[in-house]
Amino acid sequence: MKIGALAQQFDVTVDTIRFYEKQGLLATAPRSGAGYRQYGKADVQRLSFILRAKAIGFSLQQIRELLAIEDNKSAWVCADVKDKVALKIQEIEQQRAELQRLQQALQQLHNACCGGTVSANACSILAALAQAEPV
Amino acid sequence: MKIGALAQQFDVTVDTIRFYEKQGLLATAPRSGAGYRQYGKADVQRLSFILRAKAIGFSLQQIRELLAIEDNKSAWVCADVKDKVALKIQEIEQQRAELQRLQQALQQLHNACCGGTVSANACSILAALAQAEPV
DNA sequence: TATAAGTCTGGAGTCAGCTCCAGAGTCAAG
DNA sequence: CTTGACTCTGGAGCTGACTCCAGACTTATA
Repeated sequence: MKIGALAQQFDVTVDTIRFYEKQGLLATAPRSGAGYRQYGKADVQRLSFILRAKAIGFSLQQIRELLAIEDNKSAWVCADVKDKVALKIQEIEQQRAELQRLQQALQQLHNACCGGTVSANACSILAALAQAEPV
Repeated sequence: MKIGALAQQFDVTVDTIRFYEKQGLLATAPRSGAGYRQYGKADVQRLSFILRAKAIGFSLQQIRELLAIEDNKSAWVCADVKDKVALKIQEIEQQRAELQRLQQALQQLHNACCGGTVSANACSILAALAQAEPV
């Protein structure tokens, strides 16, 4: 299987695959006589792993760590993996809390504004932003 | 008021202020005899505007647009400003929804994993990630 | 007066995660 | 046999929002 076929199977570009190889996420693929990368079942599975992990929010660095476990499963225990997931959940919870904070602040501004066709000279939103005290 | 004082007042670096000037968010400051930037009340207010907007999630590009309104208020109406805020709220709601999706997926993995001190060989999380079908 | 702290410039570097490029070689279809 | 699609490499470029640098100058402090 050549790089293009693998890319197509997962709907990524060949550049992405080569990039993952450079990053050490995918193994250095063996080459055909002409120097083309050749992929097999294991590579399909590994790319799948990477993309699934990415799809649920893991960064490439975090995926690298998960792969390190995957590559040497017997040296790790379930709790190790579960902890990584828990940590990620925490990370995302924090991001959600931050976004909620932003949204609430925006909603306040939004509620306070008349939103009419009156000149923005007296717009409460602009007034709130222009307060000269440090945030 | 020199750049350092302004920076200190808002707890940003002088580099950030110069960066905002380069980006056209802050006006080109008038210079002292020695070539030092000199800031006044209006600059304090403008930097405040920028940082407040940033603190509630606006990007520099979006802030540029808000400042364009602020700089020519009478050419705009309240609805224009309110719309920009509404759009930003939408944007953030989308991000929140995406994060929720991620968190749910992670939580499922987390719940399914025994989390014990048993070897990761049979870890359900790793198994789920390694499924070889395209995501 | 000497030293430290602040300011100036233009431009390069940082992070993540790709994306694109030229120029050369390889392979499949008609 | 030719055309077009595919692959290779190393390296540059992209986004956003800074951050850092050298080397020169200015100002404040002791």
